[in-house]
Amino acid sequence: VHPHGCIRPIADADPRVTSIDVARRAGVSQSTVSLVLSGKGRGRISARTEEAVRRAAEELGYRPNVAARALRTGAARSIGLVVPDVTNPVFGRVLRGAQASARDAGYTVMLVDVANDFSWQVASIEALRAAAVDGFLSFRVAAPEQAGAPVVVLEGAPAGVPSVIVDAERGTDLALGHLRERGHERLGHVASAIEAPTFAIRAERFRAHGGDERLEVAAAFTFDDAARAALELLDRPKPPTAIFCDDDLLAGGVYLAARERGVRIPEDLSVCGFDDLDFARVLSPPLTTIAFDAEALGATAARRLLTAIAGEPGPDREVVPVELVVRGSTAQQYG
Amino acid sequence: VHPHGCIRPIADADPRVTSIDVARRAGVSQSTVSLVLSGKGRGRISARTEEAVRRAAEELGYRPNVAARALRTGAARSIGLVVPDVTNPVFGRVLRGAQASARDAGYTVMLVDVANDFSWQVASIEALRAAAVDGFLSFRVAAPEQAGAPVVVLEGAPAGVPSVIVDAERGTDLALGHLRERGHERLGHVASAIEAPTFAIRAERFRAHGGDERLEVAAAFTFDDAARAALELLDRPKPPTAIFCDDDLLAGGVYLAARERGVRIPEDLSVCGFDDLDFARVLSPPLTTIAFDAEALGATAARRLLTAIAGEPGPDREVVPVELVVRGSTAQQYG
DNA sequence: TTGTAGGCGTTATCAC
DNA sequence: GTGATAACGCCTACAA
Repeated sequence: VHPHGCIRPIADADPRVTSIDVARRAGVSQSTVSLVLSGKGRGRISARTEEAVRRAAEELGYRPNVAARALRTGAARSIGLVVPDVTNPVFGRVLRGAQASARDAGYTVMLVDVANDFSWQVASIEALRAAAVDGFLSFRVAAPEQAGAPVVVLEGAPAGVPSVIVDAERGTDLALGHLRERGHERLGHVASAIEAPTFAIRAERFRAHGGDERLEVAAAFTFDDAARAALELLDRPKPPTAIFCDDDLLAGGVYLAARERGVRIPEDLSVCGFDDLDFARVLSPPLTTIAFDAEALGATAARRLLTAIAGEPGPDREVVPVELVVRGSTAQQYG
Repeated sequence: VHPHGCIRPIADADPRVTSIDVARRAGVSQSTVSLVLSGKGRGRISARTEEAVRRAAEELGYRPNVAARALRTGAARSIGLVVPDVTNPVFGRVLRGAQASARDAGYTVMLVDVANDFSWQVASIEALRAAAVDGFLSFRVAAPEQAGAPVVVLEGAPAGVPSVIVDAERGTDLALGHLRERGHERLGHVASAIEAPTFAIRAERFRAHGGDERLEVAAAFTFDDAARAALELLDRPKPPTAIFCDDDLLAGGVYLAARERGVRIPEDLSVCGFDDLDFARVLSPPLTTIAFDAEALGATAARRLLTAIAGEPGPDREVVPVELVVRGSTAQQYG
């Protein structure tokens, strides 16, 4: 840090100072520089030499060349993250968490967005593989054999691959329990059209709570498609009095549909979402939803991946807890 | 592509096939392999040899080692993108656009999220520099000298650095013109607390349209802080009849504040946002806002950066057009 | 038309 | 304690 408090500018540093330059300046050999800076000289290098090397490196603004290091060590110190949709704030938070874990360990994150087109997913992993990442964080799909590198799967739990999931089972139970407590018996479900274990669990729990399969509709992760699906539900001869949605985005679609049909939330229809996206609080009425710590999901997964890259053992499966956040979109149902 | 239509699995490919392996199998020298696969053998390599090399590479599942290539060529074929906040859908879209451009050119994108803490920005660029990216896409701040690599600035226009901006001037003019047309004279402005050229322009236009400086308040990019700022405005002795917000997120805060004070939108207060985030349509009433193509912003910037990396000339400054989207949050003001 | 050789900047194994 | 030296895998003169 610069005396003035800002990051020390290294503008004057030659863009390509090598360890040889440092060695020359410190009056030692290049291998000594490597030894000192990698910390592997502990106890073998004299304090005076070490000091000289460090100062020379500092003065020259030396930065090790990652390509050379990667070539030599076979590790790029970067991990790949494949997200279904960067546009969804949840994944932004996941990325942020993963990034924090990775940075702490000196790793960088390469992000690939699949734009909800899962046929790209395998190709994307290929792209990252080509970029020589040391491991992958991947949503739902494992594609592990072809990765040829450690993988941690998020929101899915294929056998033999470590995974981190949010507790969708408990989340769904909380949501539906809440709805039933408030007297709702005709439950609807706007489900994700994307097939994934986490959504399968929600559908399963929905039925376990007495949800009628005929009141389940699937929608893509857009407001418009969710609205279309919700309209189907609202236009039934006996529409549901409460709707559980696999995501707040889908719940937003239900709001759109309700507005279109003049159905009042929560007086005529209760709505419960999942994920607690920021905008849920701004909806009118504010959306009741299931919250979890998306950054923790990313951070946990990244940490797990780093242990796998290090060849250390770790848990097969970690679970991020959920919480019910009751807001204004769920009301008591009478009669 | 596999006969069955899916991506050909390369599971059985040895994770580290080198060009030497390919050469051995094809019965040629390693340099011939390099020549063929880089396409620089055009016309110099016989068709038979070329065919043999390509088949051998295919059969072995050969993938060039990027670290070695980067070391040799001095270019990593990757660009760095520093975004203020991955959690904001706008930046997700920008990233998506940038990614698409980069991928088309065979580049990968390294993303760093600064979590709206701009003191990190320089450090982040450092991190990317360490990761040996060939160039940077950076929001607002240039930090160009220390980059030591080409930079394209988004949403800012420092001298001497190519930049891509959205047409904030026209956007603000459209928004305020619309408000004035509807009879509003007491205009409020919930401005971004983050200092940036794009926001300076909006403030300048606000005043040019007769906006009163005393009806300007600044807020961080969160619903809560925007709500706090909006309350300040609503609690004035003579509150504004219409509020222009530097972002839809801030507009969301105005909705919260209005709800808290029992102020009806648009009857008592008109609100206009900026950015056309997805959730703007779901608000009640749907938010009038300024829209632009965020993916185009990212794609344009990435393309410009790639030309800069290639050492080719390009425009100093490109502008992404904006559009007014009138929805239900702005109404006629009588009297 | 193809092969040989040198080196990109590191790390790591040895000698000294 | 420190310094030669040999890879890592690829690209590219230049030689054949």
